[in-house]
Amino acid sequence: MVRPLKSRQIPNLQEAIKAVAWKQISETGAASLSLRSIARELNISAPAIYNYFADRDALVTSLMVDAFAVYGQYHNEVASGYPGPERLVERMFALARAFRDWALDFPQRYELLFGNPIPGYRFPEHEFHAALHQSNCALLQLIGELHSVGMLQVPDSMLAMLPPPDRMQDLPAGQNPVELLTDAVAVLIWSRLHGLVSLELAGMFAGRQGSAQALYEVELELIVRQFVNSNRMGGSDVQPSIR
Amino acid sequence: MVRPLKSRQIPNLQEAIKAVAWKQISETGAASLSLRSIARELNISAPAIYNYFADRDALVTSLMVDAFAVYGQYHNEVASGYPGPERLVERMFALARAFRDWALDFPQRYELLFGNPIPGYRFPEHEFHAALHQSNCALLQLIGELHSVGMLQVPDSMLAMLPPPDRMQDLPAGQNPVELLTDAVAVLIWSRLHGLVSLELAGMFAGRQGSAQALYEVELELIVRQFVNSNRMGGSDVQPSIR
DNA sequence: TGTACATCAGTGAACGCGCGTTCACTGATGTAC
DNA sequence: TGTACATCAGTGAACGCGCGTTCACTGATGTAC
Repeated sequence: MVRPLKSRQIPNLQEAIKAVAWKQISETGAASLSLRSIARELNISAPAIYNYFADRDALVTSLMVDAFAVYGQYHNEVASGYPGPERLVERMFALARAFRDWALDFPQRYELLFGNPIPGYRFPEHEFHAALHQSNCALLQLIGELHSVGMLQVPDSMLAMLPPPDRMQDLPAGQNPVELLTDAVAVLIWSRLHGLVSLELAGMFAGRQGSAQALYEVELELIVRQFVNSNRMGGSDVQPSIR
Repeated sequence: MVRPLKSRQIPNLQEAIKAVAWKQISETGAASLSLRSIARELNISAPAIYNYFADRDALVTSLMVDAFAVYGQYHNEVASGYPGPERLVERMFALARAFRDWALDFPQRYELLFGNPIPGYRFPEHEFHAALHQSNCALLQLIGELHSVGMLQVPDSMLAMLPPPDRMQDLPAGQNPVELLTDAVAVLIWSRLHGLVSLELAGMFAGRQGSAQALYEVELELIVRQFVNSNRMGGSDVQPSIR
């Protein structure tokens, strides 16, 4: 059911605006995104954009919501290549490598989602939770599965994050202790991946060529060693293959 | 030996410019730093700044060089509170907590040094190595000392980062295998701290109140467990005190 | 000691730029009678 | 079928803003004779 176009309406202008916005973000970074430069590239006037987005921030928000969705879907697709409980460690490696690959392929997008590159812009609060969950969904799922097959090794020190037994009802609504712990493990792993990747993107490993990837592989191996108890699965002992 | 002031010269204007620049960075972020707003706040004209800095980028570079020095010195001072080989684990905890404290106290400075908040600006290549080394000096020193007392546990997988024995001469000039490995451990630890801190600064833990600090403490404990072999020191078993 | 000159940190005006946003408009298309 | 009107996506001009940077200048101070 396609609605007929109005008078001089340009077909799919809303999508064209977003496409050009992404192009410019990729080329020169999210900081230099501007309505006027988008309009220039589209050969339309800048005010025309206001027919589709309330203001610049609304455009940015729309881009970010899309990006979170694409990002999450990409991770889900990667994860779906390693189904079942006997390939969980493989899936972990694949997800983590996909994480770095995506960041290196789309550094400006990565910055847009997880950095704060646009001065004066803030992603709206009420979109935030959903977006964040979407972006971490595959990893959360994986950790959850590891736990349910008994392969998740929760560090002792993490138990201190739980309320004392007599105050267990203080947990946020709808959360149980297991979720809180699997969540925490997922976030910790995420922060390790993000730490290496964001330093790499910031150019902090410039000079030592090649060491970024090698370090990343080391970290992956350490993560698995620290959080995964592979005995339960009959010692499948998946080797971390360095690509 | 103080040089006499020239005609209408304002005393210490160079330092005053930097001080106001830092004030504005703290208040509104490095992205909104501008020569004109600095001049406004100092009640001077904008071109006066050009007597002290060649252009805006030169000012930013000068600020960053100072900040790296202050940052490094702060870490060295923290480290110096835990001298000697019998307090290395304590020192590790203190340094790591100081790392997070500094970032939370001066988020905009942290972003300036380790993020990339100023569109179109790049820290000059030839300053970079020295600055980076300064900022990681205390941690590198600590890891080196851990190694020399036999407490450093280098993960097996990290040995793959070394050239094969018959090509050991391929190492960068002035580096030996031990340095390469202690360096790698230091960078890995740094990236873990940075990962948690930068996600926290980006607001990714908003909502789950208090969990940022708790997670950080968990991570510290895991880092020590993974890289420090405390047997050698007679099992001093320093407890990670949550402050 | 007095005069002519040099120095140079800070000034004020200006250049040219790009930005987000507003506003009255126009003109092709659709609709009602 | 023809005419009058409504719709509304896109236009062009304008507003007001802040920015980095340049340039000729000014005027208090220091210096040489």
